Amino acid sequence: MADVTLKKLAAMLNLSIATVSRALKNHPDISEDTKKKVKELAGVLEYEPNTYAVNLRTNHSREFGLIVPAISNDFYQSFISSMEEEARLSGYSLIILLSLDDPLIELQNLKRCKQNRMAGIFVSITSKTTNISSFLKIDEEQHIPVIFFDLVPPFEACNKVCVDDTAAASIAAETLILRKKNNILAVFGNKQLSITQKRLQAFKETFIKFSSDAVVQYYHANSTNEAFIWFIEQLKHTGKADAIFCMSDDILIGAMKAVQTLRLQLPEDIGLIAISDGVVPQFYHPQITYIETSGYKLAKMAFSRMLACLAGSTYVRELKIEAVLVEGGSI
Amino acid sequence: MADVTLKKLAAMLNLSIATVSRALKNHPDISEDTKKKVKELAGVLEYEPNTYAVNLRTNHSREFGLIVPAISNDFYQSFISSMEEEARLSGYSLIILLSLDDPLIELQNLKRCKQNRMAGIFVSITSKTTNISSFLKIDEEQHIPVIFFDLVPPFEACNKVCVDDTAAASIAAETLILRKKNNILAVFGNKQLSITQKRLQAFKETFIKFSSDAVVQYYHANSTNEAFIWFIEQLKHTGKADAIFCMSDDILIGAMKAVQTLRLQLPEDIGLIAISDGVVPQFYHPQITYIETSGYKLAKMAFSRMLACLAGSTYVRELKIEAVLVEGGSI
DNA sequence: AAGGATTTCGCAATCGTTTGCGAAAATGTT
DNA sequence: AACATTTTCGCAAACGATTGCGAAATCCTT
Repeated sequence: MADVTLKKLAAMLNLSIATVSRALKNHPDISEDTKKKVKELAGVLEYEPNTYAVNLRTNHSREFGLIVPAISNDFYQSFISSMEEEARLSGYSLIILLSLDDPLIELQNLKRCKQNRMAGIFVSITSKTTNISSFLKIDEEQHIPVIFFDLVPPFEACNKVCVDDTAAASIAAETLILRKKNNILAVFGNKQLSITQKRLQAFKETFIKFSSDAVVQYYHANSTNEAFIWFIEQLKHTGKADAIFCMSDDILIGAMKAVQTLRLQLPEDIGLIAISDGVVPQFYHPQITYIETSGYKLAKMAFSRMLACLAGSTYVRELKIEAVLVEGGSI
Repeated sequence: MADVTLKKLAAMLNLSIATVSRALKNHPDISEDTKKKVKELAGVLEYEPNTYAVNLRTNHSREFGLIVPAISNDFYQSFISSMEEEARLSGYSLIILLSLDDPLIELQNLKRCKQNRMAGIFVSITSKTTNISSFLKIDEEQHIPVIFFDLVPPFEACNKVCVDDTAAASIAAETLILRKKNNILAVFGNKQLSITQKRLQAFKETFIKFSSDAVVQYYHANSTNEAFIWFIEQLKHTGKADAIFCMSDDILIGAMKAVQTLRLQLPEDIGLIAISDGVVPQFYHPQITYIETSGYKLAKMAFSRMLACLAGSTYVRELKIEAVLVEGGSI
């Protein structure tokens, strides 16, 4: 069956294109009688409006752009899955664009979003993105809402949705203090990221606040392997560490590999607590105790914020989802 | 800056829209002189063609649809990352659509691909998809190439790109036989999937072929947790199993959790070999020995097959990527 | 029955681009 | 100088849908 257009339907029904168009969208001007006829024929012929024509005419699409550094971790996966579902249910599509943690590609992707007149853009910036003016420009000049999530720029006034990094790190620190851990290996991610800075600061402050006399060794690892190597080094010689804190899944995986390599048992030989989306902690026995940063919830929140923006909300907001402790048996 | 259109450029240059359009795409009819002028102004004003107008006119887009059951495993992740890169470099976008392993959603997504006049469609079908006629119909009637990958329909004549399941399972079995394993726990995935059937068959046949007298216990698990529970049950009481085979990452994770729970050591207490994309095996110590099924390579192959189809190749082909053994220390 | 009010529909312009075809201008040929 | 060729460009019709506005057609008043 060749493409069915309004024109063809109109010709077959001896109606004008305008009438057919209106009938299909229940315009009050059209009588119930002709509405029924039109819809019937449209149904039989499986008429589907040409998206391009609609978009050209209305000058906007039903697509959201989603720019992320990668999809290789469970947080993004749950975020994307959840977001995709929300979008689908609202009649939108999700265009996922990977920046591969490269600001240049990120910019290319942004340009593509602009070219395609996306209805809105969700973006988790790369670790090297320093200038977000192009994002803000699109928001203001093209009136395409831009919502930053997870990895958000630190200072600028813009719509942000992220996990409560401060609370998450504080909870982790409090838990460690409550469990009377005195010698802690705390590993954080890329120093450039504001997410890292926030977590590190909150973690440190919590220890100061409770004037804990615990010894904490801090380290920054940019990959699973970096974390693994450092943990091996720390755990091999000195047996004094009694707890590990991992800021992310990547680091957690490295930590656990080191633990296995040295044949340590959790929680007897050493305790472990992490910040995670919750998938990786289930890979191990005992299950890892972690503070949840739900991509699922974040997606819901980001999406509803997007809808609000599309509905006309102009002021910017910085939303946070709460952090909760999920007890495993690792500490 | 409001939207720049051909019309505006034409007005500013005292040229016709047609000339401006042609100048921008180096049409031989246009003199070098005016070409230069046009391009210069277009550059300054940051003219960008309206995608919708172009697509409406030409009746096709520069987008590929990618329909997958989920993105929650490393295979899809590497596949998608790789595919996204290929697409970007060729000036295409990738629209990722999740079917959540639901044939109904899968159909909705397919419809959306059709509506959006996608240039082509990549699809990895759900475990419950029995009827692929709508896919074939789109391929034939709308002339949108459909390429099945990874989870492909078993019999139909269509373009398929998948890993060499038979070879992968055979290699696994051969390795087990060479290592003189005599009591093997072999866990496979969803019985409905042709990928499962192929791997199971090849696995069994290899054991028969080498007339190994090993005892193999087969099981089908539909999730990590199902695998975990079964492994616990098998390994707890009887200590006789000397090797484990896992058909996929999901199962591997369940197996390793069971191994950890029972505090078994690899490879001393028990050997383990899996089929995997290669990410999960690195999570553990010792690293898991696995037969690689590279999403990366698969994406490259699927993409070039797509380009061939777009270039006019009509006959269907069934492509395979080879399976290679990657030695870890788990067996 | 005649006028006004209401329902029901079509005309035509518009979105921004592409492209076949023909016309004007420039150039070449004798 | 007259004609044939080539270069350079514009006209206008698409692509398929949306929508303001006006015109028939139907209905309701008194």
